[in-house]
Order: sequence, then structure tokens, then C-alpha cells
Amino acid sequence: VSRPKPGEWEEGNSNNGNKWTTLEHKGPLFPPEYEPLPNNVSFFYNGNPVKLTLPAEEVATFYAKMLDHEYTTKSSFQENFFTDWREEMSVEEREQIKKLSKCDFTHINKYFLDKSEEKKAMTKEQKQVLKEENNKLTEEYGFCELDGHREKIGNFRVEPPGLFRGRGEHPKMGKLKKRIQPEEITINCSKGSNIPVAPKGHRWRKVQHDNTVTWLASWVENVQGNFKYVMLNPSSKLKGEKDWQKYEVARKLKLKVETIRRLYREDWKNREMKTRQRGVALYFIDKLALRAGNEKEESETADTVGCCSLRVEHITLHQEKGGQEFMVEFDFLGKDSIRYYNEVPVEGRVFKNLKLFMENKEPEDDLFDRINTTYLNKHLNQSMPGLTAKVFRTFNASTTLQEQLNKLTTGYLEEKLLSYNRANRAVAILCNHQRAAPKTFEKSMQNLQDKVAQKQQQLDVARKELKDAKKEHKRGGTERTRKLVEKKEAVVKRLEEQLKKLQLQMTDREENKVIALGTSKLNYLDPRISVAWCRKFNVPIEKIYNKTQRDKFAWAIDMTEEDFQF
DNA sequence: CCACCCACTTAGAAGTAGTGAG
DNA sequence: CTCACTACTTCTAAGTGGGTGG
Repeated sequence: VSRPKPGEWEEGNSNNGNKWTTLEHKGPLFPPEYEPLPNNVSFFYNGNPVKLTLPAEEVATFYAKMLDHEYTTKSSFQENFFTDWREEMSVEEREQIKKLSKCDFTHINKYFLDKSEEKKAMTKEQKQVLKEENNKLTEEYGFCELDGHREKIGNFRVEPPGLFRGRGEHPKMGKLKKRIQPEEITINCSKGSNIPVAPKGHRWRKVQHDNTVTWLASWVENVQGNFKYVMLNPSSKLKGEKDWQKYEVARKLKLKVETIRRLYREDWKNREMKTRQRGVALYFIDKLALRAGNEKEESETADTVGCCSLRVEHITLHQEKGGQEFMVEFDFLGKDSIRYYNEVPVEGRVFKNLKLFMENKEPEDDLFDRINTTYLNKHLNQSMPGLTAKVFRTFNASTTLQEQLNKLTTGYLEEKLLSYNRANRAVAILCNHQRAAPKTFEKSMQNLQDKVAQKQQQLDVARKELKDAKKEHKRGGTERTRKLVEKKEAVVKRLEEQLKKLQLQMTDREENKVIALGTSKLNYLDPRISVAWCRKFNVPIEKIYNKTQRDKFAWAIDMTEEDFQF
């Protein structure tokens, strides 16, 4: 399939706001109907088995499946679940079941555990059959036709019902996420196309033909009232083009950033408080890659903040700390309730301004009380069309990667990769990308450690053997002893190499404990930087991007620009 | 302005498949 | 061949930011 190259995208259909001309798809795929529990599996209340009505039973299974999850130990999860569960009960059930503490889901839990064991224990052939069935569904529902191209859909399945799992201290955790009916779903496709057929006995909420948006189907989720969309996979032209544009905006910022920095530094001395706050907020966003920090609905969501929504309690000023002047200590929960902790030396003027912003305020007051993200973005847009707060993250992340990669040395492939990963981790640290340490982390480190020890031992033995061989050769040098020395030398060399590689691998793993090298960084790093680096240092692209990533970045991997610089 | 609506990107966790050592 | 572990994929929550209308 021939596609326009990124350079040609600009002139393409981006001007008029239309996202496509034709769009045809099969509609989203619904999760299977609820399968009632067999009669020998019981829910117990107050020690007695209780046969639940189907709707109540289904919700009970959601909880039962999560019994060994930390969520179920949290009181707000329990309370939210119980309240919503009771809504699904019959009058009689509601009368009978009044306390979660008297509910016993362990039998149901065991039933599902056994079931998953059974599934694991299936024969190869049975598993193959299941896989085939799944492939068939993906083949049928997982693709659409957009402007004559067959494109992969990102999420073609309707989200199944379950219990809401918020991140952090989410006030709505445990609430029932209801089953979505076709009657709630809006379909978006082109006028003349084959309209998706709703499941038997059902109809869609609405079928529309709006080509100014990119989604194929949408519905409103009941827990928070948010919109949910079925959209294309990142490998699609539509998403790829958008991604490319994002990096082009970031590159444009690179040309302007010095001017913008000069301007916000000027703002620090402005007589208006609002302007000063704007200047300091931008400084944080630029220097620390903080997120913009939109306001969010209190008590509806976890208490997290970004730059503009920082509160006085989130920073501590130190005139002097650790031998450095004007230190600001940040401690707050950001997106996904990931903790941001940082001690940063700032310029005297910034420090003075922060003091001013905090004067006569309570800890829970906004630090930047005169500004918000809309105001900030409007201001940024005046400096450069298309510039918003989030562009700084893309710009700073990509710039950091480029700088790190520019100072690389050569060596073994493993050494190059370690350096590459380190450059990536520098970005992850900048963006505060973290993850919970994997449960098996310590163990896997130990395994590597053991491997290293084993290799070291082999090496010791080999060295000893080499020494002996050399001795023997010295005593009476023959062709045979010379060959032996050569052979032993080769063995030692090979083992040394293997040991070194193992150690490199171990270092990499260790450094990867909490600093995520997952998918997050991919959102900020212009793939052309990495592709150019691979070419320059003769590293196969598969070593740094897996299949999914290569699909996503096909537009960059195909690029002809040999010596791309961000 | 502000509140709300909507569409889209970004994010870590969870789930699954593949792989390599024993 | 099996099983444990890892690497990859999927899932969906949680952000950003534009628009609109009062």
C-alpha cells in the first residue's frame, strides 16, 4: 500500500479539519454475555449459602475475582462496591444482605482460580483453537477501511463491565462499571458505507457521519461520565501523521525557545502578579518538564496536580540546602498519582517570587492563584502558533535524548545499547516516568547475579588452564602445546566477552528497576532521533524498537534523511 | 470570564504469549 | 517438554486542550 511520506502530509487534508473522506467498519465487538455460576458454587452470607439473582451474582463475581488484590482491602473500595452492588440486588436480597463483612466470596474466588488453572492446563491444540477464534474476531472487527486503506483499530472491544479501578486514592474506586448496551453507542462512519449491524434485537443509539472527528464509535461511561471512543491504532496513517506534526511543532519550538526563555525571565520582574506567576510557571514547565496542570473536579478524582494547580503545600523553600542557594523542594502527586519529588536550585528572582506567591496563604491554597492553563496556553500561542504547555515536554525530552546520544562512544553492541538505554532513562527521569518495581525484580536480579558468578567461575578455571598450557608449552614447545595455548586463549577471550555482556545486561536491568523504559517515553521522543542514531552506529532497529513500536514509527523508519538532527 | 462538553494524547497496570534454561 | 520469567500487547484511566454558550 503506497502512502504519502510525512513531508507530503502537511499539504494534505490537514487544512480543512476533515479527518477522512470514507470510513467503513463493523462496529465495536461486545464482551460475552454473563455466564451464571454453576449450582455447586455458592456465595455465603453470614455463613449460609445464598443463591443470588443473576444481576447481583454477576457483580458479586467482579468482587470475588479481585479478592487477592490490594484494592479489596481499601475501605472506600469496599463501600463503593457494596453501595453499587446493593443497587443491583432484588428487594429481598437487599433486605437480607446488609453488611459486606458478612459476605463470603471465597468459593466464587476459588471457582475462578480453578478455571484459570484449567485454561492454563489446556493442550496445545485446544489453545491453538482458541487462538484461531480470537484471530478471526480480530480479523473481522479489528480493522476498518479509511480512505481506501485497511487500517488497524486500537480498541475495537467494548469495555466489559467490572469494578472501577482508579489510580491512587480515587474516591470512586470500587464503583460498578456497568455493561454497555448497543443502545448507548454512537457509530461514526461514512454515508455510503455499509453501516455496522447492531447485535440481534438491539439498535445503536445513533449513527452519524462526522468526518471532522477520528473515532468510529463512542459511548459515555457511567462511573465518571466520561466519553469513551473506539479509535485507530497508532500505526495508522491518521495517528502517524498527527504524531509527526507533534514533533514538527516541538522542533519549531527549538528555534524559538531562547526568545521565549528571555521573555518569561522578563516576566519575573513585571509589576503585575499575574504576569510574574505566568513567568515562574513557564520556567517550571520548561526547566522541570512539569505537566500543565488543568483544574479538576475535587472529590470526583484523586488529588493530583500539575504546574498550574500546584498548591502551597507542594513546595518548600530552602534559602540554603546541601550547600546550594535558593533550593525549592517539590513533593506532590502527579498524573496517575505518581509522586514527584525533586530538590531544585532556582534563580534568586524565582525564589523571591515564590516567597511572594506564598505570602498570607494557607497550605491548601493555589500557588499560582492568578493563572490557569487556558491563560498560559493563550499566551504561549502568541509566542508561536501551535505552542502549548505540553509541547515543552516533547521538546525537552527529545532535546535531551539527542544531546545524550550525540556524546556516545562506540563499543560492543551491548555497550551501545546500554548507553542508548541510559539516554532514554535520562528522559524518563526528566519526565518523572516511574513504575512500581516488578514483583519479581529481586529474584530476577539474583538470577542474573548467579549467572555472572557462574561465568566468573568458568573464567577462573579457563584462566588457570591457560596458565598451565603456557607453562607446558614453555617446558617443551611443540606444535601440540602451541595449539593448546591458542585454544585456551580463545576460550578465555570468549568467556571474558560473555562475562562483560552479562554484567552490562545486569547493570541495565538494575537501572531499570523503577525508571520505566516502557511505552511512555515513546510519546515524547521523535523516533527520527533514534533511527538516525541506529544508522550512524550500525545498530539494528529491532534492538531498540519492538514490532509494535516499529509499526508506530514506520514513517520515521522509512525516512531518507540520513543525518537527522532534532 | 467560567462551566461544561468533547476529542484526543499520555500513562502505568494487567494480561498474555513467547522463549530459553533445565 | 515444561515451567518460570520476561517481553510484548492490551486495557482503560487520567491527563491536555479546544470549543461553545451564557
